[in-house]
Amino acid sequence: MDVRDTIIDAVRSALADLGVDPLPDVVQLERPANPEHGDWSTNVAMASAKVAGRNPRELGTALVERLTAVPPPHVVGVEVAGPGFVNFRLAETWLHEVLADVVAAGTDGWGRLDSGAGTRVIVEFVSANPTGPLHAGHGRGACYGDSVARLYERCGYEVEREFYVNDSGVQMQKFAASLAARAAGGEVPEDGYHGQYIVDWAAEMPAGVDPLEWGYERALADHRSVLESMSIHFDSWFSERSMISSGAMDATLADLRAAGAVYEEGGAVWLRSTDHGDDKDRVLVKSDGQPTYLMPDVAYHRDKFARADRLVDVFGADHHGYVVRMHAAMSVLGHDREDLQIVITQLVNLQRDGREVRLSKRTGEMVELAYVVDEVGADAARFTYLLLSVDSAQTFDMDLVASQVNENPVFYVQYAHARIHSVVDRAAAGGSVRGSLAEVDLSLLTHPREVQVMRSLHELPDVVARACRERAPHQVTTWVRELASAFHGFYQDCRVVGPEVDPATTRARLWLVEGVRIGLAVALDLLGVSAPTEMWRDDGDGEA
RNA sequence: GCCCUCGUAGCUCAGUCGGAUAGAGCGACCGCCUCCUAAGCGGUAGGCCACAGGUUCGAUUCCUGUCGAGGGCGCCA
Repeated sequence: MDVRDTIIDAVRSALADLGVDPLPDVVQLERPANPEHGDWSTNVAMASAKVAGRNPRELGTALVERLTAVPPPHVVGVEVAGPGFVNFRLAETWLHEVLADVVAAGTDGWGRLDSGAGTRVIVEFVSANPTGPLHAGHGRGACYGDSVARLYERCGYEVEREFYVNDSGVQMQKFAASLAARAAGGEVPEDGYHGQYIVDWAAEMPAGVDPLEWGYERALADHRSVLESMSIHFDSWFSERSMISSGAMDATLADLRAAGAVYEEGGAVWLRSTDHGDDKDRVLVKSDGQPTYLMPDVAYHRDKFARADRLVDVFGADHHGYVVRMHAAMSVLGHDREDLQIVITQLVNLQRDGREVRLSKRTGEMVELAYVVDEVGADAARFTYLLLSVDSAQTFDMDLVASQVNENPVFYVQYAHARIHSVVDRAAAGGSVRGSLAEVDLSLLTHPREVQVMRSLHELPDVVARACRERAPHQVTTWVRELASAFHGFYQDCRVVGPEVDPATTRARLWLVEGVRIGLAVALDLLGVSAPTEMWRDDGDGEA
């Protein structure tokens, strides 16, 4: 049982003893920013003051008396402070227990949760049109979606990664026409695609093939290959065409009609989305009998709900208008709003050679994702894409990510992992092994640097839980940078192996190092970034 | 005009269901390798949390409004 739970239980029963009724639903226990405020702190005296009919300080004082009389395990001090906070100071023994838990759980178990309990979730992301290569902007959604999927898996969900292939629209026709025009040596139509890749692909295209089908395969091959190079693997590529042939759209329309959410006007079929917060109703089938883009998308989401309990859609900022109408449609079909999570990732502004590059397939200038990965490496690309909250626009500076290693946090974190392997190897070479956990004396770990490392390790399960709940993998990025920082500090001040280090201390520190290795490995895996066992700086002088 | 996101240190950004003295990296300045990888560590300087109200014991956080930045608003996809 985690210390936090034992403290919360103790607070609860103390409140009950003091006649507080009803007891608060939750007893908040948080880590104070200021070390003087102890290891843990609760605001329960302030929160329950009204119910208890006494002032917060007084209630806090009463709690302190109770808790001091019978302190929970590891607790060595309880004080009331400020407006009524109750602060707990713990002996370092609790962190030694945490470390033992970490290494016992290992990379497979530490920070693994079962909150998902087998709930099936489909994470849909990227879903770029098969009309050209993925560009740098797609990279963000790709890394984000995959990392969210990894978080869900870590939390016990049954996850499917899905790419929706928009393979039956007008855009495909334009793409094919552009390819055909180029292949025939002519100019691309005004409303076609003008990127350099059209020229390149047209040159590749064999004579006599259907440009639409050939271009389609060519684009998909590009998508697959660059995604694979970033360790992003989709479980399914869902074709829009397949829905047309399966009759899914007719069935969906029938369901919407049965729910009374559809009407006809001006020869078109409308969805009454205004009943669900939209500012205007939306056309599902045009007056010429053709479906709008919304129609297959609704049918697609209906199909996904037949296969999963919960959906996550990851879209770029330019699709945010889509959110309300899709929620409206799913609501008509009887799904809870909570079960469809639509995440909008803000734009990526790519910077190269000190200037901004617009990311638009139609205007022609674009930077392919494959180029970015080639230039900066898959690890640096992924880590950089996952550095920020997707709610913030991101400026991705290619030159910075590729060359200025000092400023690049991915190396800082990976270097910590490499250093660990170096230490362990060095220890083994000198005959030092950490031995069995049962025989090691972890209570030797009392240096402030060691304590900081253990505190950081303790946070991982909370970080995973929150990052998953909020679909915010950047919180993992933030945490792993902190763990790396704690480790580098420890490494600086606490020598692990050497003649001047007591063997028992070496053993304890080797276990601490193992704990850090586990933390780094788990977090980097959630981010899809590799954990190298060695890294050597390239000074450019040929010497390693 | 309406909708979405953002506004925190010189720059790039974190900031837990609302908590106590708001953090990190980079940049600037000053230090630390005879020693497990210096892609490292320590220190100094740097803040009206855009602005104005509201909610309350308490607001960077929640609500309203204003200003500013980016994106989106079609029987296009």
